[in-house]
Amino acid sequence: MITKIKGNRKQQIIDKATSLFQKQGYAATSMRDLASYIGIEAASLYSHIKSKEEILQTICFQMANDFFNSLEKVESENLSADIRLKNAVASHVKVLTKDSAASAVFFSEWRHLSDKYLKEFLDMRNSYENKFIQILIDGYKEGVFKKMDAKFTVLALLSSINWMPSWYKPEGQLSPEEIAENVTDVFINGLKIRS
Amino acid sequence: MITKIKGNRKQQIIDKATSLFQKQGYAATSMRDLASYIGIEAASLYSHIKSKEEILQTICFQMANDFFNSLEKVESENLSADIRLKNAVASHVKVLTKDSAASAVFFSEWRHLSDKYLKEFLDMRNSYENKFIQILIDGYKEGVFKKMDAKFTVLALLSSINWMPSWYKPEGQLSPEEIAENVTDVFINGLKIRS
DNA sequence: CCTACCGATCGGTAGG
DNA sequence: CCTACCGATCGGTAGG
Repeated sequence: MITKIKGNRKQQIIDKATSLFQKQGYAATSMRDLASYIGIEAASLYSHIKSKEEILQTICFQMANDFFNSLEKVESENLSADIRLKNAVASHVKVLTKDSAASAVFFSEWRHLSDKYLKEFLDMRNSYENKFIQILIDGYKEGVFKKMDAKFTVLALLSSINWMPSWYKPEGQLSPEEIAENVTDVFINGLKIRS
Repeated sequence: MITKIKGNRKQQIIDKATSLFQKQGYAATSMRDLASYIGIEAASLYSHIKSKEEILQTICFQMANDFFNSLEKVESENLSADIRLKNAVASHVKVLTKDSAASAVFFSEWRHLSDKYLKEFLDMRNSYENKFIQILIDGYKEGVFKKMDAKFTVLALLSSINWMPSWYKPEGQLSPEEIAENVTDVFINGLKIRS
């Protein structure tokens, strides 16, 4: 039996790079670092990838697409705003926890993308945030959410979730579903006991 | 009149470094970069600082101390938990917005500290988070907050605030006080209309 | 604060 | 996938 190792090498490079970029940051990770972890020479990496930045691009846009697609599915269901917010948070957390190392890189290393990709990336992020903002505005119109600064609230909401990759461990006590539930509960209901 | 430029040079180096570390990251900022922005040669920097890392240490521990002292003042006032939470958030936002570039460096570049300082830094951060956790636990005991995962909630709360330096501009519409009020309101009262 | 310079390391290429 | 190597750049020091 011939094992398909060849096609996996590129993915192996990307996976190891993801882990190193998360731990040390993109700029502080050298191609020699990466190569030695994989067990080949640095020069050999370039048979599989074009450049160091290409690896970062792959990680960032893969994650961006996952987030986007996941959110679009939620939107297509056309439910009431509070349920949609709940589902959107759940979908966000699910994508995030599926590969928390890639998520961490996605959230903190994107600024090392070169101009063209940086612009594309920021456009996608902006558009993603706007979808959340729309849910909050809809909720206000539907009379289920208070009047608020929707953009501010969305940034606070996403930030509180996005920090997770820095402490989330799959073997921890909280499942992705519980995390989503906790976050949604705090943001929708607040901490105060309702009287 | 003789202007005291000599004593200001070190601060000027730290300020410029703060700005560059925020924009490009610590690892991607070279001492030559920094020197040329200041208008001297790279070698001349070392008349004022011992090493590149010393600059990072100065920024990180300066901010850590500011956060710490500010929170201790809030705690010494011995108020009820919900008011203390409100004040703690306000104090945190105030420190954060006073120098948002330094805050951004503090939050995302600390991992480049060498072992000894890294440990010290993480100990301080842990102890800071624990003070917030204690406020939530007190709030539960006092019957003003719901039963919740206090650690999780604090991490979500601090994360949502700490992301701010990436978008906060002093000339923006929201004052530090309004930001603190918005954050506290969401976390304490939630988005849902109380019925 | 500068000139001159150090050894180490960087991302990447040529050619096999 | 390797050897051999490129030019560029890194943090930092010596000596003035």
